[in-house]
Amino acid sequence: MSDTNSSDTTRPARKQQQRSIVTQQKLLDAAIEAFSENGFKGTSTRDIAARAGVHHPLITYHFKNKDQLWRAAANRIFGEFTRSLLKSLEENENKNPKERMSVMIRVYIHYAKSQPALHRVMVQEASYPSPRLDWLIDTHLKPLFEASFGLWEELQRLGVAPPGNPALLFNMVRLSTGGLLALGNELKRSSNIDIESPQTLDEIAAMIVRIFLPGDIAPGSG
Amino acid sequence: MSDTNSSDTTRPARKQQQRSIVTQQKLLDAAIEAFSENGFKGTSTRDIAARAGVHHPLITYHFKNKDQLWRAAANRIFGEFTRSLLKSLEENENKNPKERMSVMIRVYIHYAKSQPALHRVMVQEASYPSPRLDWLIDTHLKPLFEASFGLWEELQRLGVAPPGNPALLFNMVRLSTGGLLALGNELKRSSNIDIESPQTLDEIAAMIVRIFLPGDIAPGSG
DNA sequence: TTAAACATTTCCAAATTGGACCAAAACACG
DNA sequence: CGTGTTTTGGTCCAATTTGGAAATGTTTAA
Repeated sequence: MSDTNSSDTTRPARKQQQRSIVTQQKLLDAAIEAFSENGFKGTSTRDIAARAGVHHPLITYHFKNKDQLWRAAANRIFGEFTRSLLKSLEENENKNPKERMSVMIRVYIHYAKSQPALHRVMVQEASYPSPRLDWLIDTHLKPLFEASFGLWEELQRLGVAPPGNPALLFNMVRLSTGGLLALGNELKRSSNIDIESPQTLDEIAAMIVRIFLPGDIAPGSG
Repeated sequence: MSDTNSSDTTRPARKQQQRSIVTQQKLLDAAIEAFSENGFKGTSTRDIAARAGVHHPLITYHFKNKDQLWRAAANRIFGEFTRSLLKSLEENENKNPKERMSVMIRVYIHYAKSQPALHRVMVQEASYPSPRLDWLIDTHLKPLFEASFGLWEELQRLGVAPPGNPALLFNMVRLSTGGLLALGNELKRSSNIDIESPQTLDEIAAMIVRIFLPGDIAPGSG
């Protein structure tokens, strides 16, 4: 399902109206928020509609049902996320591997800050097997991960990243970063960490790089 | 609220029956599972009773209401967790700081493996402010965290742990470890990581230590 | 203008919610 | 043993929530 809900075989006689796009965006934003807070089962379509400030039958109209709405919402956050990562990779093709990964880490931190639902939804969905989890892994996670493993392996070969299973390494980075930004409410009170402050974000980025990419790169290896 | 539901001012005339204890344990186990999967709002007491194989009015009888049941369940997982950490600290008083922390990390991994709900519930509850989150932080998290910060600071002074905000450091370890073991369902399919295998757990422990405690300790510093 | 796209309103039947109630059963304790 | 308390089983309830259908308006593209 794409954002436009054009699942029919026949193309529409008229193009989609602007207000319809706005409604769908509002519903998607609300769905992301609600699903990340209460999980799939714990979220009602009426709650989503209320958060979006929209009448609940519009969900049926635009997304057919709760499951399709969930997928559209997942497409939105993971699509944006993947796009911003790929863009950062393109823009730094010429840099050396350590710099490329450092930029990716910074991009990840900023995306996770603006969209902590990314991490929350993963933890939610991974807590028990479901067709949604399988779909999420196949559609969004695997492609993204397989693109990253290579860079981590290269960084290990260069002695920049610590040795060990690169998949574990990658997931540790992913989980500590995503976790820090998903647990903002807790960290402020439990550890006096304020993820709202830009300095904190910089500090997190610097520490992740220092810890997970401790080695220096030989000149001319880019 | 303790497990025994003895919240009255007068002590009970008779001791609690064995079957009652069993029922409470079954309900607590089921509650932990259900709450960690679907969150507080997304879980019904009937679902918990069904998972426990128990008639749902027994929840009212033993725990008064859903909120008290949640707290009793949280007390159970966090109590066990804290006890196992403190025990490991006691048993290694004589060892040097790096070894003490390494043992704690291993204990954490094994607890998180046996009780992944610990991490899931935190992510769940931290997704929006609630009296439960405040209670959880004050009752269980803060004491535990404050006990750990000191050791991390010492490890940084000794040059064993990387520099930077020790609270951030500590939380990164906590989140990457807890996250890996809470996302078992996902990691198997997305990254070919099998957290069921004991070797994987050993590998995780070794990597966490290598990454977060890269320095060596001077002889005689214990 | 007019038909399609979109939104509002109302309605429904079914299921689920947390919890009250009381009689029966199991048990601790004298 | 018997006895009174604890625990459980079974039933009931009133309120709310659920996803969705249907009919009626309103806006907009062409």
